[in-house]
Amino acid sequence: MRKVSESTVGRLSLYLRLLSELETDGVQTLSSEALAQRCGTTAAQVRKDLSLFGTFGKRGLGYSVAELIAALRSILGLERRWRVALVGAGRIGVALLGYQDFRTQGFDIVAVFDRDAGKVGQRRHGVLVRADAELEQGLESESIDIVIVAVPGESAQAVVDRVVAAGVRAILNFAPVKLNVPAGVALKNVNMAVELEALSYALANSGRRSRRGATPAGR
Amino acid sequence: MRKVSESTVGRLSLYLRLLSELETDGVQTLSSEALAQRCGTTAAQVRKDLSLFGTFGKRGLGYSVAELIAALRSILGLERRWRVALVGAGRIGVALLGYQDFRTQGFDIVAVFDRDAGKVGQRRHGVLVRADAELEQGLESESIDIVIVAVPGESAQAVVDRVVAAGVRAILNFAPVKLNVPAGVALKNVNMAVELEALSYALANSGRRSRRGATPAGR
DNA sequence: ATATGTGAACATTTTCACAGCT
DNA sequence: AGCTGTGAAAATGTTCACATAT
Repeated sequence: MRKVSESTVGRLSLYLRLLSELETDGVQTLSSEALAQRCGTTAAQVRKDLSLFGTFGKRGLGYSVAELIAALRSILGLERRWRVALVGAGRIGVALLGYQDFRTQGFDIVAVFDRDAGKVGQRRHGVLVRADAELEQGLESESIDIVIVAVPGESAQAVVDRVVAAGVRAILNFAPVKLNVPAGVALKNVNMAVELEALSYALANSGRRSRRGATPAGR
Repeated sequence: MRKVSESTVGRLSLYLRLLSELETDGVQTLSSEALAQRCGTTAAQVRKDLSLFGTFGKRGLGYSVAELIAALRSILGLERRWRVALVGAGRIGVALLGYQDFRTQGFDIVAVFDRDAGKVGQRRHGVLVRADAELEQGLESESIDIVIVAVPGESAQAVVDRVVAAGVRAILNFAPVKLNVPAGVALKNVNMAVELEALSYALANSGRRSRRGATPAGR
């Protein structure tokens, strides 16, 4: 199993979410075409994406919703739960903490760190805020798999360096800066400013537009 | 000027942010190589991206930081300010409201709408929360350019339909669902669950990995 | 009859490499 | 001498189209 692009992985997430909804609605079976339409892609794309990991459909019939969900969860590593730490208990950080959806998907925020002595020792959405100085020790003792960085841009690289040195291999960054991590560490960025600026670009350049349609339908 | 990919626009945002920092530090001039390194891309990529819009550098010398900033701001449509409305004053919505960074970049959240009667009439970070029923009227009277959707997944498509019908042509979606918009409307998604699942995938599949390095350095 | 899985065609994006300014 | 701007090449990602299975 090689050659899996980031866009494929992103789509798998989308497929999974869709399928979970359909399962709730009692749908049992589904074609690549039906799934594609609901995810804003093409049937061929769906089949290609899935074919990278095995063969999950039945010819002439389509995919079993339940089986495909199981397969996707396995591919995405969602059969286990992941232990997540949040660094930075500011506005965004706390909002994420309260975002119950993460928990539902298998991600438990079990530790929070902040530099502000006024917050340390308090609880946010039930989780104890620990001192920044306890970061390395806490990551270790809580067996953290993934760190969410929600500190101001200036502090982000320093936090990441410490987190990586402590052995964490997956980081989700909300700070609006480019972070450097060594090979072997997975880094994903959520940069709202970039998305807003893409909208600004689209608005400023509407009229004769660039690519095919005019709808950069995003993912 | 044709054929500008989403990834190019994303990188332009990054370049701009970097350049702004450098300008503050007093840097006057810079090569494509230097910019590339700080943005995690290549010099050729930087030059290609910029060349789609004109010629901004001086051969043998590099780019003037100030001039390139001006050019990028113009390209991205950031020479004006944009009027933004937030729909959904829940946790994420309010966190975004408080996120001063948007304002700095030229995006003013000037209206907030929520369905919860308990919130209507109150203020959040100084902005009055309006009733959901006033949505169309408010978008119009406040001359809203961009709408941020921060409502639960179930309500998101309905909100988008109303917003589009009201003439808004740019939407930033935080709800974890796939939204449909007609051609001519720009839609960007911020989906934290997708990013977390990409990390889960990376962790679950470390060892012999797919692509080149192991660092899907994200953007 | 229907819908998958996939090699081959196509399209897009990235990288290379170098001519041409300064 | 140094660094941009850009065609051409390489790599990557998407779509087509069809043989194959139920």
